[in-house]
Order: sequence, then structure tokens, then C-alpha cells
Amino acid sequence: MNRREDGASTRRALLGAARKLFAAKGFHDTTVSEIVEAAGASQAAVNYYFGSKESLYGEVWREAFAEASERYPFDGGVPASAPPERRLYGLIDGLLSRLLRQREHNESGQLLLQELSRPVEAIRELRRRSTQPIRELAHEIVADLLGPDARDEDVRHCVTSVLHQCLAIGFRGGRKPPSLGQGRFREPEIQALVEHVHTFSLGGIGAVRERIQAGNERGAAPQSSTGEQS
Amino acid sequence: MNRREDGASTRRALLGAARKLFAAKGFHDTTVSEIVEAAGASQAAVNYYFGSKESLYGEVWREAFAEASERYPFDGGVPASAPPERRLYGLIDGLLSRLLRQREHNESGQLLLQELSRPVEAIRELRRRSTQPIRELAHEIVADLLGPDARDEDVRHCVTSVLHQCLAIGFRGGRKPPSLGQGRFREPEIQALVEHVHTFSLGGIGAVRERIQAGNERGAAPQSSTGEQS
DNA sequence: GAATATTTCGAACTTCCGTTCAAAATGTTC
DNA sequence: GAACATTTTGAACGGAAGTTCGAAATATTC
Repeated sequence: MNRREDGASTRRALLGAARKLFAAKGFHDTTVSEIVEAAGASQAAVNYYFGSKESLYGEVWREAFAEASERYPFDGGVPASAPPERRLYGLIDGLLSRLLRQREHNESGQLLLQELSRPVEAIRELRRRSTQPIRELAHEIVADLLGPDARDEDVRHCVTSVLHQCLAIGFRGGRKPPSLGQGRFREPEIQALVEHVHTFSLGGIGAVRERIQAGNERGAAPQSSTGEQS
Repeated sequence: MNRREDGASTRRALLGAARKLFAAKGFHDTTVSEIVEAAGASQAAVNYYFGSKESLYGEVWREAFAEASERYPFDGGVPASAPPERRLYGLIDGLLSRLLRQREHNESGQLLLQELSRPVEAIRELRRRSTQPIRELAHEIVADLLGPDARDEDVRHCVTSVLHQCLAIGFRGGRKPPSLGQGRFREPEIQALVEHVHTFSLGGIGAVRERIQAGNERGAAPQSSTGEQS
């Protein structure tokens, strides 16, 4: 019972099915059989159109990331001329939106989390190129907030602190096989989370900046201090 | 060439080899063949002594976690009577030490990170019981720092922010196949990281507390504010 | 030291998965 | 509509991994 749908229509079906499955279960836990079944194609279809499962995965990533970057730009729509506090808000909002908002089909967030927990060697470069801009933007904003006296190490630490708060929340919210019941976050919850991460991060960065300035005034760097500057 | 070493000595060899391999490569990427080869036993040894690869994994986890909990207690050695700022330092120090310090053989940190990125269903309960105390302690300390007006949601958000800063750093530091070259963190670096997370978290929690109090004074909860209270 | 229990071994078994391949079905061109 | 190109299929291949099993080797007990 060969149907010969049209031309590249099976290709699209494969891409769509793979996208959903890869996002929900990750590259390794998704089998070619599942993909072709969901796409209504035969076992050999993936290799015919994409050469290998890995190439298909790369194609899926590229497509999903490109679409999501239009809908949820990294800067959250905040112009570079805005004050750094607002830009930080935009960054967090953009990232959390991408990770948490799943209306229509935005799989790039799930794919990102999957890659984070189990990177697929074959798309290393692709992943690097896709995620680099986020880190760079974060670096820029944080450096701005920390002031000129901050060492690069301080900036990097703060960037990690900010970004991984978002990623951690993404992990809690999903990345598991769908229909888990307790499911995703609702809209007001997402709002609250963005507010939280923003407040927390701003406070954290502020504290680091104060510590830097305090250290500078004392001249030498203090050894180890468990004391606080509340 | 059967050797019949002694009695339970092969069992110990298997446990030791499995521990190193599971910690370095995770449950799924470690094969039974690798384990028995490293332990100098035959293919059937794992099933003979532990019934299955999964049971062995559970045994490894139990052992590693118990040992590490003595060396790196969750409270970092800080008594419950200490001020919350110090207790927070102890929590962060204890967790980061467990994750980053790999002298002697402390594999529980690596195992924890592995579980975080790819949980093994078979030890769900065990994992839950092992990690619960950390979360509870963090909850206690953060609630103390936030003051009596904080909602449970605020506390949980802050706990996530604190703990995942530590876990994120752990991820950066390792969990990959060994001999990656750029390797682990050195001692002074670890010190700096503990300081950073402590400062950042204290600042973040402080900011959240201020927001809560500001909200209370205004009576009603504000809708969405991108403004800052620097 | 014979009888019994425990440990060890190697090979085979089972299952799963990605890929390959020749043939069949379906378009396309002239 | 014949020749050619493209798409689709089903079955098989090849490899990997966890487990099983009977037999062999080694202790233990009396």
C-alpha cells in the first residue's frame, strides 16, 4: 500500500514528529521506529531523507531554534539602550518564556534542556553557535551592573548564577515524558517566576558589587570571610 | 583459570569498580562488561552478586552517599543555633564540597549530578530519601532569612535559586568522562565559588525580603513591576 | 576424602536499535 | 506508453547490552 504522498511532504511529517518526540524524550530515548510510526512512514524513511538519526536531530534543532528566536528574542524585546536593570528583566523573561511557554509549538526550550542534561556530540558546534548569544548578552548586562571594578571572574560567576536559576526552573517544569499529570506552569506562575528570578538576581549582583567595592577600599583582598554585610 | 579469591572480595571489587564508573559516566553509559573487566571478574559476576545492574547501582549509591554524608554533612558543620547567614554559608560550603572536592574517593557528588541529568527510575525512592534532608535544611534556613511574612512560595523559589547555583557549578566542573584535560576545580577556586554563591544568595534573599515587605506596606500585591529598588 | 555448598566462568540467549539494500510503487519526461 | 528518476517499503543485517544457564572450579563440612 504505497501512497507516495506528494514529494517532500513525508519529509515534513518526519521533521514534525521527530521534533515533538526529541523535545519530549530527548535524542537518546527516542527511537527511529517511534518517529516513523508517528509520521506514518516506513522504517527506512529517516535514513532516506536525512541520512541518519543524528542529521535529522540537527535539522530539528536548527528549525526549532530559529523559530523560537523570532518569537522569544534573547533580549526579551528590551532595546540595548535601556537601563541594565530592565535589560536583565528582558533577558530573564525571554529565557524563561522560551523554556516554559509551550503554547503553539515551541520545542526549542525542551530541546535546550535535553541538550543540557545529555548533549549530543554530533551537534556540538550547532548548539554552541545557538546558545553563545545568550551568554554574551548576559555577560554584557551583568558587567554593566557590576561596574568597572569587577573582574571577569566575578562577571562569569554572576552570569552562571543568573542563567542557571532559569534553567533550573525549566528542569522542574518539564523535560519529562508528557502527560505526567502535574504538568507545566500556568501563566500567572510564570509571571511570578520571572519576577522572582529578577529580584533575586538583582539583589545578588548588587551584593557582589558591594563586596568588590569593599574589597577595593581595604586595598588587599581579604582571605576568607564568613561574616556578612547585610 | 578460576581463582576463587576469598569470599566476598569479588563483591567488594565489583562495588568499587562500579562506583568509579557510574560516577564518571553515569548509569546508562556504563556497561556491565566494563565493570566486570575493571573488577577482574567474569561477565556473570554482577548478576550473581547483585541480581541486576540496577541493584548494583542502588548499592553503590547507598554506600557512596552514606560515606559522603559523614565527610561533608549538609549543614557544613555549622550548628543549628548559629545565625542563619552562617548556616547558609555552611549549607553552600557542604554542598559545593561534596560536588567539587574529589580527593580520596568521594563519588556521591558525581552520582548526584548524574542522577539529576538522567534519573534512574529504579532508585527513585532511595534518591528521594537521600536528598530530602538537603532541601529541608535549605527551606528552614531560607525561611529564617526571609522573615515571618514570606509565603511558602517565596521560600521555595529562593531555595531553588540557592541550590541550583551550586548544582550548576557542579555541572560545569565535571560529570564528564574523566581525563578531559581541563579537569576539576582547584582548591582556591572552590573557596572563591563558595564565597560567590554565599554573597549572591544572601543578596538575592535580602532583595526578596525587601520586596515582600514593600508589598505588605502597600497593602495589596502589585501586578507586574519592572521597576527596581536598588 | 566424599558429599555438599558456594563461587566462577564462558558461551549463548534475548531484545533492541540504527542502518542498509534490493525490489516495488509511483511520478516524470519525451 | 516507454524509459527514466524518485519515493516507499519490508526484511534483513550487524552490533551492543543485560541476563541466563549449565558446567567447572573451589571451599566447607562431616
